[in-house]
Formats: sequence, C-alpha cells, structure tokens
Amino acid sequence: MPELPEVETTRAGIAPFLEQTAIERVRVHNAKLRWPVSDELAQLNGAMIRSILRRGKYIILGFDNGAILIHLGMSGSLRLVEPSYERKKHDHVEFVLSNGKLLRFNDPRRFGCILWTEDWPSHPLIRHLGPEPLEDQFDAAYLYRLSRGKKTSIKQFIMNSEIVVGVGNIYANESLFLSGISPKRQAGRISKVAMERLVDNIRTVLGKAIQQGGTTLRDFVNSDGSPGYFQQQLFVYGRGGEACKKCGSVLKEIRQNNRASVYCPQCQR
DNA sequence: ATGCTAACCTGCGCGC
DNA sequence: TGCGCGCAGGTTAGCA
Repeated sequence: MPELPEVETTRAGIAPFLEQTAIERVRVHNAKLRWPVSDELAQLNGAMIRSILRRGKYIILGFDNGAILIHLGMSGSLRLVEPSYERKKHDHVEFVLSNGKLLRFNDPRRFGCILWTEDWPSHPLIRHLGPEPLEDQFDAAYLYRLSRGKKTSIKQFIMNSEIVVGVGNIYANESLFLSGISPKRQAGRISKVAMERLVDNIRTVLGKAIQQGGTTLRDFVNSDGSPGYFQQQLFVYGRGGEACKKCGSVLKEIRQNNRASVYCPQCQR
C-alpha cells in the first residue's frame, strides 16, 4: 500500500469534498478485492457522510448507522473526479456524491478492500491495532516494554500493526537508519536509549512525509492527482549497493520476511 | 505464544 | 520485439 503518509494525504485531500455530502449510490465494477466488496454498500442511497477518519492505514467514512472501511492495499488510490472524466483501467468502485463529484477507487493489484461495518472500532481488522505512531500512547516506554523477551527482529517488530500501526517497509528502513539500529537486531535486545531514538525517528519521518504530501511511488497519486515529493530524501530505501549518504559505505540489501531491508553496515549496529 | 510461508493480484524492468 | 523471471508500498490465514 501506500504507507501511512500516503493514506493520511489521501484522507486529508478528499475530506473537504466529502464533509456534509451524501453518497447517492455506489457502483461496483469489480467486487473482487482482497475481500469481496460488501453488498451493503448498495443500500446506502443518499446516506450522509458524517466523518472522514483514518485509523492505521484504513480510511473510514462514518455514517449514522455504520461506516465504510477502505484499505488501499499495495497499489490502491482514491481520486475525486468530475463524472464526465473517463473511467480508467482498474477503477473498480465509484461513489456517486451528492455534490456532483465522483470518488473513484483504483487498485491494479486488488489487495485493497472496501467493507461495510456497523461498528468500526470493534471490526476484526481494526480491533487489534496498536497505537497511532503520532499520538502520545506511542512512546519509548511503551515500545521498550512490549519488546522485552521478543526474539523477532526490530524491523519486523515495528512493522507489526498490533505493536504500532502505519510503519511500512519504506519508513521502517528509514527510521532504523536514522536511529543507527541494524534491522537484524533482536527487538528484545534494543536498549531503552536506542528505543527512544527509534520512536523519535519513526514520528519524525512519518510526520515529515505527511507534511510533504507522501512519498510518490510508481502507482500512487494524491487525491487531486498531484504527486508527492518525499522520495528524493530517502536515505536507504531503494538504494542497496549505493553509497551511504552519511558515511559513504556501500549500503547492504538483504531480505527479511520476504521484504527488502536496506541498511548501512557502518552506521547501523 | 511465536514464527514462518503462502496467498491474494497486476505491472514493470531486466537479462537473454 | 518478445519471454520469463523476480520484485513491488500490505496484511491475513494457516500450519509447524
């Protein structure tokens, strides 16, 4: 998926157009996403959108009697367009809005989902999520306490959404680099001081990316179609074999849990 | 509990 | 130009 900054950028981009707006109807062109698009969406004719929230990487459209959960998966995006704008390949779902605009869900790989729930906080996909990385409950004491005795790698640990939401592969790599921590280190062996650096850097890197409109990768566009521009400041992600921007050493690329990890063997221990 | 693998899909870049 | 391969922002289910 887009990572958390892209999801938040999308949420913030579409929110002004969805507030005080109703969904006239939903057109489902291809219901086969990660899970089938909920049938209930056909019944919310004219329902007023009451809130446009984000929890982890889920965008949540709140109604009086429930909510729509939207996840963008690896390749999904939401675009607000004029109804006359031609439908593109992989535009699987369209929300027809009472303000005359269309909200289109496009997702080539179809790892995303669009689900109806009557009580979103208790939904199985939401209920077990850890704290938001930019909120106060996520701090060094919390991360340190949960990590004790954990043999899993620190990278996998911070990418576990039950520990903390929103840290995807790009920002896991980047925040570990900024903290001088090798992605291979056991979570349970990270010192409290190092954990404080890590928490600070996760917050900083995600916060900056949100401010700058999200990292642009191959198939992500913001809700208005403009690209983000965070990618030029990545220190390690996608740079295996190139020179470390801090010390000049050759960055190493390995695979952990089938995901690329890039790190500087000199700066990260 | 923990930890690994497979699975869900399409598209793109690379080597041949 | 085409073909096969490996890889890509995520996350869950299932099995050892």
